This record gives sequence, structure tokens and C-alpha cells, in this order.
Amino acid sequence: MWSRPERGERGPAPGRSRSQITAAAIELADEGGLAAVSMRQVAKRLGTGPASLYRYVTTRDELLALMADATAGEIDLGDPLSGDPVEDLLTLAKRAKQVHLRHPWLLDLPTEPTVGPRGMDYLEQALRALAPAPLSPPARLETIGLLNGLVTLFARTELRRRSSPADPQLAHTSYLATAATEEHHPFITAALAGSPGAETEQDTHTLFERMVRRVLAGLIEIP
Amino acid sequence: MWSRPERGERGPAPGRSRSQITAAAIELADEGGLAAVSMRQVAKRLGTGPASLYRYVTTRDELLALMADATAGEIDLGDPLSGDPVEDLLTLAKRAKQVHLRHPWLLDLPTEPTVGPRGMDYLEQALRALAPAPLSPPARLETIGLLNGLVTLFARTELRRRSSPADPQLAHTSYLATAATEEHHPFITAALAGSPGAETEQDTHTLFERMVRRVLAGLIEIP
DNA sequence: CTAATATTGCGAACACCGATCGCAGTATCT
DNA sequence: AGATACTGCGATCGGTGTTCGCAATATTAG
Repeated sequence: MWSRPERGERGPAPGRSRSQITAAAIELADEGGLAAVSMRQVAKRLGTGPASLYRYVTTRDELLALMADATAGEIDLGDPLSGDPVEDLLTLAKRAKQVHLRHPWLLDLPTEPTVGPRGMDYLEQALRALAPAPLSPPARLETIGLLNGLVTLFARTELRRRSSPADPQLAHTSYLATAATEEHHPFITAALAGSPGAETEQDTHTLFERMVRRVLAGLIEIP
Repeated sequence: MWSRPERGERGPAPGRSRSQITAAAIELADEGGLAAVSMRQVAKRLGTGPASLYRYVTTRDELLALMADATAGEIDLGDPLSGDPVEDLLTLAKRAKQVHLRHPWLLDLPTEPTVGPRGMDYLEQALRALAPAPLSPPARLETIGLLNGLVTLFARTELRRRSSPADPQLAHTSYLATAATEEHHPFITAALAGSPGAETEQDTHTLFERMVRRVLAGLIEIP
């Protein structure tokens, strides 16, 4: 799919480009979530009809993959590597998490999409950072996979906490509290008792750093 | 939503039940994925019309939440606790992962659903296992959340490996390999070189156990 | 220069989706 | 017995992803 040519070489020049469509779709997703990214909405934003988009994209899922790869391109790969895999991967993970916070819909993507060109650049950089570690080739890929998993995991919790004051989350916790006490779940009741949701955003950041460091150290140094 | 009564007390007896509908929906999802779970398909399997389902369920998302909670009920909570939080949580996590492997669509659920009655039982048991650890109440909930994240993470990789021989995955890796070599991504090329996908299912299991143990130990013993 | 060819833009349409409305039928309560 | 509240469900609405066919346009071949 990533190797399919951007345009044919015979006909008239296309009025739009794949990246243009991707950008419009990302705008829609940033504003209204993944559900707002329908072919009709994207087409409307570009001032055309839905059928036209299929000249650039074979299916909606492909558009979603393009969007995901575009956001992978937003991850800053600058700063030369220090040589310490843990620290280098940590900074990479922090930047990846920022991108997830900027585009919350990334967490709603159906099955995590295939890695495109920008995703390959990111993967290459991550593997480069991991190079000094004494790991087998497959273990290297698994390590990066786990790292990405931690990124999405913490991005999810941070986003949930960020939208906490809204109705649904609050109603849910209160239901959980009352149901827990009424139906004799003492441990849940106890866990909810202590200052619910009092942690700051700073806390979750440092928690993320601590966790990533620990996991990476454990995976690398004791193979 | 979980407190809404199963049926009214005035009218005629409902011909179906919420759990019956949930079971039918789970069957459909097991066979054809989440996309196969449409109100029309569920209704057809129950021999009725789509509109009837809305007497039992306010929305499709609620049905999905019911399905998720039902699978939470499949997690075996037996075996008395040993007193070692790490080991007890590990066995719990292994069982939860089995359920995810049995119902792959759990990984495709939009936003992880609200915890229902069966999910509360699971959470209670997890917190009970974690009780001996010296953690603050919020840290306890975060620990279980992270544990669940690891479960879904490894379930995802195991399912991907399981469906590997099929077309898409293979085509994808081969594309990635050629693209990596052609576009000068030496580290990706190297990581792919070493016996791609040679790890057995046993390997991923032990890897999962090792990871969970390490992460839990790190979170519990050094607060 | 002309004719064949390949490609684009896009209106119209198809099948499916989640959800709502209204009404006939039925059980319970007053 | 009448009011009340509930269930079952056909008909329907607006929205979705995707396909088809055709006019318009640019490149290539003769």
C-alpha cells in the first residue's frame, strides 16, 4: 500500500494530494474524534464529493493508516544519541506520548496500523538508540513494541484524567463507589477512599519516566 | 447504566433477556469480529427485529459494555491467595490474558468500557491480592490498571503472531524489509535479519510472566 | 496532427448501519 | 373495570463506506 504511486502518469493532474487529504482528516479527528472522520466529511472540508477521495485512497482504513503515519512524523527525532539506551529511548517515548496527547484519536484506531515511511524513521531511530544493548534481533523489536505499549498506556490514563471533571467519568466513579459499598467489595471501597484523583499531571509524568526506566532496565540488562 | 433495572414491573414479560442478547452478540463477535455485531445481525440471530433490542439496551455501545463485562466474568477468580502479591496478580493476569485470546475483539473495543458487576469482582480480587503491598490507595488502582495494560499488550502481540502466516502480515513484513534496505534503514534491516518470527508460543508466555513479575516487583517494593 | 489510451472528477446509487416513532397487544395496579 | 405501564416491532430517518459509469483532460503512439 505504501508503495502504490501517488498519481498516474497519463491523465490530468490531480487536484488534490494524499497528504492534503490526510491533513484534512487529521483536522477533523482532532476536532471531533475518529467518528468525525467520514469520507463525506473529509470530502466536504476539501470542497469535493466523497467519490473523488477514492482516487487517492482505496479505503477509509487506508486513510486512517495515512493519518497515523503522519502523526508518527510529528515525533521529534532530533538530538544525537547519548549512548545510554534507557535514557535515549525514554526521551523518544516522552515525545511519542506528547504526540498521542495531541491526537487522542490515535488511541481509538481499530487495529494499530501498519508502519509507513514516517513510522519506519521512528522505528529506525528507536533501534539505533537500542543498539548498544546486548539483545537478539527479535528481542529488539519486542522491546520497542513494549515501549510503544507503555506510551499508549500512559497516554490513555493521562487523557482520562484530563477529561475527568466531565460528567461520565464522575458518574462512573460515584456509581462504582456506591456499588462497591453496597455489594461488599471492601477493597475497592478502600482504594477509592483515599483522595480520589488527587494526583497532579506532574505525578503522572514522573510515574511514566520511572516506569519506562524500570522496564527498559529490566529488559536490557538481564537478558 | 448498570443500575437500570432489567425489566419493568408493569407490562408483559419480556421475551428475551439482557444476558441472552449479550450472549448472541458475543457469539457473533467471536465468529466475525466486532464489525459483525450490528443490531440487525444480533436481532436476526435472536429471531426478532432490530427495534426490539432497544427495549433491553439503550445503545450499541451499551451492548458492547455488556459484552465486555460478560467476558470479565469468564476470568477464573478461584484459588485462595498465597499472600505474595506478585505471584497472585500474575496468575490473575494470565487468566485475563487467556480470556483476551478467546475473545480477540476485546482489543478492538472503542474506549475501554466502564467496569460492570463482573469487572468489579475481578477488580476486587486484584485489589485483595495487592493488599499486602505497602501502597497508597490511588497507587493501588494504578497498579491494577498497568497490569491490565500489560495483559492487553501481550494479548495483542500473541494474536498477531498467531495470525502471522496469513497474507497481510507477511506482505507487510516483506514490504518493511525491502523498504528498509532500499531506503537505508540499517538498524531495521539488522533487526529483521535474525530469524524473523521464529519464537514459539511458549517463549511469549514466559516473556509475559517475566515482564509482569518485573514490573510488579518494581512498582511494589520500591514505592 | 490525430487517434488511442490512461487517468481524474464526481453525481447517482446500493447496501448497510444505529437509532427513533408510533401503535397494537399484554400484564399489573388501583 | 379502567387506568397504567410495559413489550414487540414494522416503518422510517439520516448517515455511512463504497461502487459504477460517464464526461473531461492530459499523455503517448502512429
